[in-house]
Amino acid sequence: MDGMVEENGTTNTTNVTDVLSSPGSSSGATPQHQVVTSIVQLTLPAQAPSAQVQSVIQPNQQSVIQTASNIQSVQLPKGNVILVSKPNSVIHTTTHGTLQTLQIKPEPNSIISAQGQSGSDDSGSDDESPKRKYREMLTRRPSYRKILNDLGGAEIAVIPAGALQTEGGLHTLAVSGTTGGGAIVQYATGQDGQFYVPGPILEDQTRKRELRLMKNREAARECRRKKKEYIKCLENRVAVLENQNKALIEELKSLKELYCQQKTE
DNA sequence: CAGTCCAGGCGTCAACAGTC
DNA sequence: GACTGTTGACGCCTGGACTG
Repeated sequence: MDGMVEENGTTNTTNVTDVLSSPGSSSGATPQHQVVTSIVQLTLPAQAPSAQVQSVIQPNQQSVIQTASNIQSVQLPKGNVILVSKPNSVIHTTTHGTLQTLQIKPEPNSIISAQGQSGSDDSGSDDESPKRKYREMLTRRPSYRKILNDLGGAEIAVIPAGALQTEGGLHTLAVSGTTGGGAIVQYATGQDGQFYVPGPILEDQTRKRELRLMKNREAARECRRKKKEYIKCLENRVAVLENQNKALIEELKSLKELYCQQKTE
């Protein structure tokens, strides 16, 4: 998860709840054809009355996030994440199209839990497609996310000491135990407790994602080209072997005839 | 001619393997 | 353990063939 979060100042004893979206939500869509939405909730830590906010994130598209109490909406750049705002605000984050729910609580022994969430996604029903199920059964072991979903959610991990570091006003939280990958969450807090994601970081993440997509696009093209080449190669080989087989059958046939002929003489 | 079907191609995601 | 490349799977689009 390459998300970012906001928080209002409390640091080292922060609890985070990380909820993942269903995997089907983003699979296979080209940005211009399908909109994938994510819902993110954040409970702010501290004494401040915890506030929850929901936002809708559309990967690869400009997204708008609004606080629960309606007030602000923030335009998000393509690709990543997030948001900010007042005590009643919130957050965001998405990993390559999947969504995350982050929850921060002020208890001492930090706990991160993760669980699947699919209700927010209008394309999530794809997961129920018999075709997809059949294929997964045939060719793939279940993903860790699916396993988590099947278990009803939750994976608990303790944030190790030092996972949250602050430098120059920028907080970096290493979050693990979610999809097997983990994530680095970076955010900053302004005066009056508002959170924000520094522009350069956002730009950097967006740039990295686009670079990765571009490389993968080209890799996919090359992969298909090689696959076609390989298949053509196999087809040629089949043709050659069929000819050889035919020739050998003919040879055998004529030898048999010759043998019978000599035998009768 | 409009509607349907099908094959082929593309972009993306996710899993996995290899490398450093 | 993080990164990167490869590739299976999926959904979508497009163009051509077929049909009523």
